Amino acid sequence: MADVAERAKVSRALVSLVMNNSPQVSDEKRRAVLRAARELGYRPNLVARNLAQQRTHTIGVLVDDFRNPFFGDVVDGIEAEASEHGLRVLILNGHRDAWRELDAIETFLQLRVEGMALVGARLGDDDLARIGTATPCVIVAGGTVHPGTDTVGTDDRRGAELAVEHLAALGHTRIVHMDGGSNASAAERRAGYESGMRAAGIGELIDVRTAGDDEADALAVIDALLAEEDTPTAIFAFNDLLAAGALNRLAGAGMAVPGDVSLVGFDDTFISALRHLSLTTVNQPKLAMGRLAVGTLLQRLADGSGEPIRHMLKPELVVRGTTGPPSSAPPHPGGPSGPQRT
Amino acid sequence: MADVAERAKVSRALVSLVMNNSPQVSDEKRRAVLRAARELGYRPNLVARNLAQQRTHTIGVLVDDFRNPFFGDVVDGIEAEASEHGLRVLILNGHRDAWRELDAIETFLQLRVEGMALVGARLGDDDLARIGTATPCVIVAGGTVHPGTDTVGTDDRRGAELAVEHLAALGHTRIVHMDGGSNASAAERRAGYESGMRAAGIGELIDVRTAGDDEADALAVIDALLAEEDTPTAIFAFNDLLAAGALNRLAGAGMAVPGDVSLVGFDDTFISALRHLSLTTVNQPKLAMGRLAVGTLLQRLADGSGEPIRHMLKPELVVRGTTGPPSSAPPHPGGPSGPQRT
DNA sequence: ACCTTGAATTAGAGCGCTCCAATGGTCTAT
DNA sequence: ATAGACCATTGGAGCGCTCTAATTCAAGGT
Repeated sequence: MADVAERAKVSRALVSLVMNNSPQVSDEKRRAVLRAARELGYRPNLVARNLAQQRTHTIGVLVDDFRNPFFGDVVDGIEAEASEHGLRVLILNGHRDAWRELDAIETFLQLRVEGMALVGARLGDDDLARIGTATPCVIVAGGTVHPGTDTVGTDDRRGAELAVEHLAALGHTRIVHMDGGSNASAAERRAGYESGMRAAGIGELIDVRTAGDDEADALAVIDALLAEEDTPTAIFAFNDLLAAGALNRLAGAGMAVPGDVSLVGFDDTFISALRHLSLTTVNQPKLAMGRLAVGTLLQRLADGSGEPIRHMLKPELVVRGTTGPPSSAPPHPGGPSGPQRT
Repeated sequence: MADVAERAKVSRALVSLVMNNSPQVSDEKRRAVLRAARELGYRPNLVARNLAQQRTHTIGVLVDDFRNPFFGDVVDGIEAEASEHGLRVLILNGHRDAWRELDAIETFLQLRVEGMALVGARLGDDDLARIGTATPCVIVAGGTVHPGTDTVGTDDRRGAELAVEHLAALGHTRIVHMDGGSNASAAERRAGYESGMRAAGIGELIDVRTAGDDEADALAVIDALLAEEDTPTAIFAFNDLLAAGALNRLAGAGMAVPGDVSLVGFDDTFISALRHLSLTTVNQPKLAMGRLAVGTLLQRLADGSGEPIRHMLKPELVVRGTTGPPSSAPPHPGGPSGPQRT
């Protein structure tokens, strides 16, 4: 920078002004500086600028799992909104592991990001509270509401209820839930499953199996389920990936879907739309969640304190080809016989 | 940091030594410093450290498209290798657009990353050459070999040949290639398709349709193909996503796969393994490519100059359920009649 | 001629850390 | 004792930028 200043015969400060295209600079000097910069191949050092400015214009995004397309969509939304507000986005991978997530967050903090979006993070409330005091922080798709923290999410409980309602309306009663294990949203969706079952008058048939959130997590659960004598007629999986894994295994075992078993996923990732899967699922407004996350961060940055901000978006059932009436009981033409919702 | 030093009754320099856990520090002082740091909630400022050290210990990873699971796997490999070598990984999204990629690279450069891995980047050789002089840079899955630049990739041409050989061996002759458009690997795979066709003695049937690399890109091409009178009996798609899109559309049009049309993808992403897709495809060693990318960067960092490093990995055909003999011509039991390879 | 105003420019003090060279100790060998 | 070696510790310059306050200069007002 000093070199540029010298070559353009101005002060270092003026170079700085030009580089930040301040309106206070005369056209003549501006051109001189820009030319000198070009000739010298000068490129401003963001590290130094960040230090001097005490600002990084950067937000950190912690993604629970790169391989899950759900997160890709959310991140797209985050990036779009962030870039519209002149913020850089730093992405780190949590690898579905609380310990590694904590590590990533520590990195963000040391890097002095101005805010963090934790997408699907699986952290305890105590950790979150501690982090929140250091830097604005929004939990995205984080399941339960965390005390004192801003959150953006889908109404997971309602989403799960939608899934169960749909299955019950088709005439299913023996509906198993493959649950999300340690995933952040697992508890809410499980609760929704349970309340949905009870609302449908089949609360005594509640049956939750611990699975996970990846394709592979489904395999053992399906195997176990098929080995039992009272095989369920419907499965509500924690997410699309898990449902896809279930589909894999069911097909491998010669079970027809939805002929023998109906299957519902969650997230409405592009996977579920592949016609050969054609997975009935519950949509989350992924892009909107991403944008809203940045919006929330911005608001918190501007405001400072104030009540926790909570955005709870509406899930939507997307009926595709993996759900149908159970084989043993033909569909009720006039709709379900029992009560459908609370 | 000054506060910590004061509280621990040592100099700022000593705090620095402790924070970098230098062995030169007595246990007594070390403990004192650590305690003071804890009590004050001190967290080293990486921005300042990076500036002072003139090093960032960071490599930039430019990903062409977050939604394509292929890249997720490569990034996993990069992260694994990088963290083993104490490097931080910064990820930016190219959004399948050369202009945005250039922008991301500029950001990396200003952030003073120590190296860059461009995964699937669609940049011209001139751009690459210019960037390469600024910072070590490796092209991953970048298709053709770029002069003077380190590259890690799969032998795309051979991969495409494998696909064509497989189809030809099944008895197909009317094999269409849905090409990758502006994607970096498109040209090589197209070339492999063409040489494969010629080697199979059906060079005159070469038929390339411009498509792209995303699911949606397949739709129009399939529609056009189905509208023609001489519908192909086999399609070799640029990648799995495209193949999945094609599968969607074919099924929608009532075409059986592989009954009416055989379909081959590329990349062997997890999508292709979903049993309901069960896509025949060409595997790229994605994780290995990621690790090798970092290895290459490290080597370049250590060495400085020297010949361009090129890693060309072997593709592998993965036969699944979307390929079979053409309906019009039963399979040749003894294998293909014509020549199969050069 | 003098003061005011305002715009364009600059000097220089940081930002929070690292690292070199220098300091003061202690320990060993003579 | 004394020099030398060796260790833990420290002062302070410097990393490349920003930003405040100060300075310069020209134009306009009285």
